[in-house]
Amino acid sequence: MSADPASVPLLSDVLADWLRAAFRRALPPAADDYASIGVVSTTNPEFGDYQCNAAMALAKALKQPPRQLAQAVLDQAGPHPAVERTALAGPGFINITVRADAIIDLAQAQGRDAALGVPPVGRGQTVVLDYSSPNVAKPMHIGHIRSTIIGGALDRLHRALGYRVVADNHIGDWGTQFGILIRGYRQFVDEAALREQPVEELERLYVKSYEQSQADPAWLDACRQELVKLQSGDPENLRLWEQFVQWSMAEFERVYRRLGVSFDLVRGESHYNVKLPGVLATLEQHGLVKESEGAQVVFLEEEKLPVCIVRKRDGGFNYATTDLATVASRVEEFHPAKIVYVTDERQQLHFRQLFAICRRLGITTALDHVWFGLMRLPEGTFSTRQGNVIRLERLLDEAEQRALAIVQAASPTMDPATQRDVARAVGIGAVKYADLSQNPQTQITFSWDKALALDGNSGPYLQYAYARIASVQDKYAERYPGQDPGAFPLQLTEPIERVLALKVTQFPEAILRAAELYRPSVVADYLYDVAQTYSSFYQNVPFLKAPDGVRESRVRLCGLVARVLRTGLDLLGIETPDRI
RNA sequence: GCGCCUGUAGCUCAAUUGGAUAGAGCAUCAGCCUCCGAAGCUGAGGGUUGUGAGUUCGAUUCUCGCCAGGCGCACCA
Repeated sequence: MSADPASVPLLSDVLADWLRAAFRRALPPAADDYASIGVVSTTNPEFGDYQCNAAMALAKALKQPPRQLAQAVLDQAGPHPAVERTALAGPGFINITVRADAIIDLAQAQGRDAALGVPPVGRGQTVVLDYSSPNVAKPMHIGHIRSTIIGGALDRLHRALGYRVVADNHIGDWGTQFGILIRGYRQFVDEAALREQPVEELERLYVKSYEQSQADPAWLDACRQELVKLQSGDPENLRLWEQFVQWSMAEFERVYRRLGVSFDLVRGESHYNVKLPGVLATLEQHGLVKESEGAQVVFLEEEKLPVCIVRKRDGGFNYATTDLATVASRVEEFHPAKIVYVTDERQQLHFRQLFAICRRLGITTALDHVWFGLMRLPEGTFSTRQGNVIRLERLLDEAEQRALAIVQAASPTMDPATQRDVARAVGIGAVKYADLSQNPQTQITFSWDKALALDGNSGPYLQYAYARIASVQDKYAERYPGQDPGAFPLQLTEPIERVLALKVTQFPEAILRAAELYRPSVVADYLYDVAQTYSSFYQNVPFLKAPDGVRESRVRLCGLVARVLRTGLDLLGIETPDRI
């Protein structure tokens, strides 16, 4: 077993290096040294396996005919051990067909590598990943799932690439809502309901108190009083607050366990309270703070951004200040290469302001905001006050229930405990995949049927493909006891085997690209493509019944596909049971 | 009013960041289980990529205008 993943090169890198060298020989020196020259998979199999489009782009800059330029590059390229043939096509495409034994060598090397060829590009670097971050005293509803699921996937992807990830759940446990909540608690609490479902009761209290505060100025004032008491350390209000946080955390933990998400840190906003005056002082030292309409603000005219309030007129701090304190604290404690926030689209402006201020403070850590579109219902956005929220736990229950019905129908002989276990993995997998398989930056209109899809491009489709392979491997072991297909060479006799093996070797590229773009959907798309190709292979090419040697090669290829599916789905946080 | 985002098959989404004939799933229709798992496979129909211009060898992708929708824009987070 090779322990060094660097021993498995990426085919696209190898080919790009080869052509880049040829470009350098064929063309005058360029400022960027042709660093951007790369190859991509062809759009159509008739063009070969990879294509390079750089000649046409460069032709424009160099004022040469693109075909002539591409030809010059090909003349300079010479033969390459991995390349079967090249072709010049169209206005200047360079098409590359890879040698089958190069694919075989790569796939076999990948199979020997524990990381399946995924390079540890993040080794030695730390990433702080801020995701999920729900608010205390509100049940998690389906609007919260995206940050949690997408963030969780980005977390795993970065770890797979060798980054040290600090997953930080920045709980919303502080702020003006607690005045409203405490006042509501004192007046309206239903102790029985609180014992039964504490978070739902807290939400009810908040909504009721909020409504009253809108109608009744005296009530609003009373809420403010409670907040002031809390912030000044009143023991009774602090005790209540701590209790609210505890109840909420218990509910969050329950959901996280079901979703298979865990954090390295759970630090609420309250954690940074003591640092807020220091943040303001630092801003003042940098001459960034001005007074405006009674508040302390930072003007961001150079960045063409609206003014950012860092201290309210009443002397209280707000979220911008808290987030600044959080950045400073994370930089100091973890020395991260980057800090990444996963939130919904509504916070874009806030983070642009935050990052601008950080830059003015001389913070050089890369700061990225990964935003995703809001989850909506067909009739509009969610609103606690409209009472149209769908609780996350209900979604997960429903998912498992629907999956169970199908498992029971499809596998009646499976024992009930296993059926439930499989239904859990399939149901949760379906929900996660429905979210992860699409570009985060589109808004999702929630529908039960879509979130819980069990066929077509869905989580269960991938799980099914995996389970079929597991079954094939079992059958093989039964019929050929003690024989290891991995000891036989891969051979790519059918065209679809070649396609499948090539796709398998592209697994690392999908992981790299997904992490770089912060888009788990790249992995989902890739895996679906692999599973589709596999299913076609499975249906149309016999393998247990194939001749000696060919059979072993095919079972071995099945094994590689299985590892790609299992590893890839694991990175998306989706389980792969052997039987579904 | 200003800013950010979105508009692709009846529906839900892709399209390797400017590449070749725009691809999948769902739905519809037609086939495939005495054969390795039919949650599957094979095939068919379905498109003026919101719209009008521009940039160039080449535009779903870039620029500008317009139309439609979403979100945000001073003391909530």
